[in-house]
Amino acid sequence: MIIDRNSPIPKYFQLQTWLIEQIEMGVFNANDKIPTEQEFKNLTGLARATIRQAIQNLVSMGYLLRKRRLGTFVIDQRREKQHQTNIGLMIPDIRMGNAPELARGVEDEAARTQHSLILCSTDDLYVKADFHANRLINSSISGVIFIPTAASDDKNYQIIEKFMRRNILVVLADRSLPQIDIDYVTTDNFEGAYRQTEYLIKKGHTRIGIVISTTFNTMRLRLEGYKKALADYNISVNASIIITDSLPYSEERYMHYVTDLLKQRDKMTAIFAGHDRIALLFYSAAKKMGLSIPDDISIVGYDDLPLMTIKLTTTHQPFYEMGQESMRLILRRIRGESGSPQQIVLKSFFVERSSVLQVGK
Amino acid sequence: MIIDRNSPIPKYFQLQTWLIEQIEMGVFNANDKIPTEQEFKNLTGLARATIRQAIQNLVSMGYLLRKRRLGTFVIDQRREKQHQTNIGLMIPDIRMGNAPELARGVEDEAARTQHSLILCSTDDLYVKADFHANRLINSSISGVIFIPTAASDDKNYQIIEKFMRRNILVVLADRSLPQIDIDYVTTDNFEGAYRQTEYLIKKGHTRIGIVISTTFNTMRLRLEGYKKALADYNISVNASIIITDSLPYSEERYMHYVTDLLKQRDKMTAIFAGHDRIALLFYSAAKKMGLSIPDDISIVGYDDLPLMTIKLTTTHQPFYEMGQESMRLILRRIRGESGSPQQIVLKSFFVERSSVLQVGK
DNA sequence: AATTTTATATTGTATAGACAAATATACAAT
DNA sequence: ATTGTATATTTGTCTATACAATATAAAATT
Repeated sequence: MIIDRNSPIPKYFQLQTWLIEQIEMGVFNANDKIPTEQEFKNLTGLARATIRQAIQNLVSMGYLLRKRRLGTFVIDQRREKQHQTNIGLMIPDIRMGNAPELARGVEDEAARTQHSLILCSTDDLYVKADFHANRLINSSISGVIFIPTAASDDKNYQIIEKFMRRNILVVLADRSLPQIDIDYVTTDNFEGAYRQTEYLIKKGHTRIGIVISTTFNTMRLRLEGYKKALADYNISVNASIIITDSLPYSEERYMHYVTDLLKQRDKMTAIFAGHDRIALLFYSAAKKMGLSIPDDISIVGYDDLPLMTIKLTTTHQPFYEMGQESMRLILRRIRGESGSPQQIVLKSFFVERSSVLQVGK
Repeated sequence: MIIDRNSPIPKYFQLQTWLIEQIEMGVFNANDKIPTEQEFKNLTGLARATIRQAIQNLVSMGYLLRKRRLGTFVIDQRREKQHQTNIGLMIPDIRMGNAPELARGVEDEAARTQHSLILCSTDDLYVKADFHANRLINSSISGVIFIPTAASDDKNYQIIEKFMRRNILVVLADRSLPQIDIDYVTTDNFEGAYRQTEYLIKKGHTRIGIVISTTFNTMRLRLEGYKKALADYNISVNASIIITDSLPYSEERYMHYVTDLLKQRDKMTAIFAGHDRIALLFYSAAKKMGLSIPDDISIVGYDDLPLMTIKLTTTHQPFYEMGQESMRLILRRIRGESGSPQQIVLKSFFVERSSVLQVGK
């Protein structure tokens, strides 16, 4: 029985709740015709006005659509969801590195499909990410592109779950997380680093230092690529010229590493800088120490920041495309494409400029 | 009489329309109590259920609030608007120059007050700005921070009017427009350029070239500042070393200007580059021509892009603060602060590095 | 002075019934 | 083949009535 006549809960409300349940449980599906008022009258014994009250409420709540003479129909909620046109982008800092490239990729792809991009900078902090997540949830977004913060994996999972519990689609960009099966888009950091190290080896370098952070798996993969290339060419790894750091990047700290490494430059002929900003520190430090790049030491970077005046050999990561692909992935999910989580790995490409010297031969 | 009993328009609908009119005309103001159902019954002669139907509709439309025993009240629409928490930012390109700084300033200020920032890149084109404007209007924003495009003033007015017609607040940032009295935030481009030119003069330079675009009034003001400084120090202006261009910036075209000017370097000892990107072109071109900065020629830029390795003397514009101030201005307007349009001019500051040589003496 | 009760105004819930409007369908007329 | 007409069905509009729930204010009680 639908209606409990002894309950203190209003009858129209009982009927209304029952109807929502049926719709959400899929008993009444999208576009199904629900019983007519007369049928409900026979079914529940309520007055027609009471039944109308319940149905009217659901109409103004967006569950139902009434058509004269034809009946009352369930509205396709999924289709309605498509009309939510906001997408969140949670990025460490829009001012940092290639963040603007990525944001623009997302934005262009979003605009093409009439979606708006809400920008949130997390500063790589869990608290800020959580704060923004709550705000985004309130402004009813249909999906979010999330670049995990520098906080623990657990904290990042918490953020992701918060969205998922509310049926907000999540795509990770750039950085992925272990032990979570979710859509993500990244670049081939391992391959890129391998290719770049191989290039140094082919240029005659065998003693190659590296300075890299291990905060994110993207960075760890670069380190792995570097090690694998050395191993494949039977070059033994010298732990004293591998400098890693698990803390978030800071210019001062890395300036120390860079200077230290340059002081031991008899140990090596080339250096793999974990990213272009570290490479730039090498340029600054080298200048101070009266060294020339590439004559005294060869440097490669990673990221391909737009540096204009410095001819740094590096690997270009397609951040604009990463933004595009992330957005496209979300759009496919919004359109209802199901299937197991997708991992999209974009090709980066090596950019040879003039920061590496041919040695030997 | 409120209700026309002979009209084919439903009576509940007549009452409903009448009520909306009264509210919008201010007969019933925010928080006013409207007549009770009983009073309406006496007033209109309709059945209570009919009156209820009209009122109920207005409740679900967000006009009215009912309180048991107390009556029915008009909802404060302005207050409701405050709960619209989206702000648009229409910027030429998030990847360009200091756009990320500005965006972050807006974002931080927005987040503090629980507002979300919707990012729109216009590429300085009217069509894209119009496209985004339409989208923003649909996603019901309460305000927009607009950086006028490179299109004609008229076209920019059209965009602004589109927002204003819909009671969406508009604040211009960085660039202002002539003949329109509207809130805007900018920096002291005239003063900044004057200060910088004065610095060159005090360093002993009298023959000072300039390469600058005249697309935006910010740039024109810099040109004015430069001219005023020369005039104040009784230095006659040499038109052949003033290169202006009214088209949007393009690297190739400006590379030509830069190279041309360097070829005539016997005519001058210093150059004012309209912005840092132009200054960088001077570095590139000088390198190619075997010239050294500042030994062969002194350069000053404008903007203070984060260049890391190049020690360019320039003027720093507080873009982050510009974003903050723009957002604060919108917030004050949202909160209902009226009064004539405000023009906020932020102080920029001169940054002396080492791209200028002392000459003479 | 503080607390409890009571009265009362107002919206909330519910029923019963009547007629109107719209529209899909079938059928008839042209 | 098109147009018009009738019919049944379903939602839409409207009236009349009754009692419930609730919050305020006034009154009564402690």
